[in-house]
Amino acid sequence: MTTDPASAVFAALADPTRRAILARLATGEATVNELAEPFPISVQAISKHLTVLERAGLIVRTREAQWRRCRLDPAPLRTLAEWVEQYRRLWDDRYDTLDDYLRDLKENNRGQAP
Amino acid sequence: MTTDPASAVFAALADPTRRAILARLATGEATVNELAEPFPISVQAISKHLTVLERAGLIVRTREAQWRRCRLDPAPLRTLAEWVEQYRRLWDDRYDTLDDYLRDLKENNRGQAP
DNA sequence: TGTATATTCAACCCATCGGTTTACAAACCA
DNA sequence: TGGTTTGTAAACCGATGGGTTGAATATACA
Repeated sequence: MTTDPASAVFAALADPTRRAILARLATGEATVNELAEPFPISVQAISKHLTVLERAGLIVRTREAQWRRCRLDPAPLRTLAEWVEQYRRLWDDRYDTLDDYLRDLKENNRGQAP
Repeated sequence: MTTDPASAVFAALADPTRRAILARLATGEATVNELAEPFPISVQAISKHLTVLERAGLIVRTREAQWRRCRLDPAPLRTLAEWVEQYRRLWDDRYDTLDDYLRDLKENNRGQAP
């Protein structure tokens, strides 16, 4: 249950419904019902998704009368971006020499067959 | 089973063992036993993890005598970085207002399917 | 007061996940 | 040939995940 933060963030993002919720929240805050409206699943299921996102730190829920207003917290996305940056050189500076490039081209057989 | 590519990548990264395997592969290719050595779980479990990574497109396994050599394929990480970039404005200070953000998003037309 | 609205809690169902153990396949080695 | 090494396949198990329905809670409103 005490999963590390990185795993929690990745797991939260591994569901298309939750990613859609985040995309919606990127355009501004919303209540649970507003978030649930476009989806063909129950409001309870959306509420569960929001709990997952909240535990991953990706959203913040604030109480306001009988509504819970949700807003995106981009901090975990920033650290995620930094994590991915670790691997940047593997696709950026991947080819140190022309030989590397040619060898890779040959191995992967990317050239069009004549 | 027919999960979308983004979900497969995020789900693959949601496990610390698999992220450790990727980190190891970032330093160079390795066989299954070499990858399994540091972990306190069975080689079979590692083999399963590799299957998950392979299905997500994060690694490539090539046959070589009785060994399976694994190497990292950074392509999904690049698209993941692009996905995260969508949200950069939310933590960047270069956007003064939400309007700025939305206008930029629209102009660059980065909207990916969730 | 009572009722409608918004949201969560709780119990349940079934599929998937991460791990195990056992068995199997393929390639090398003697 | 037989044995060893390397890796996967298969069957199983307990835990988790995403969904449901039904009940509970909290706030606004008449």
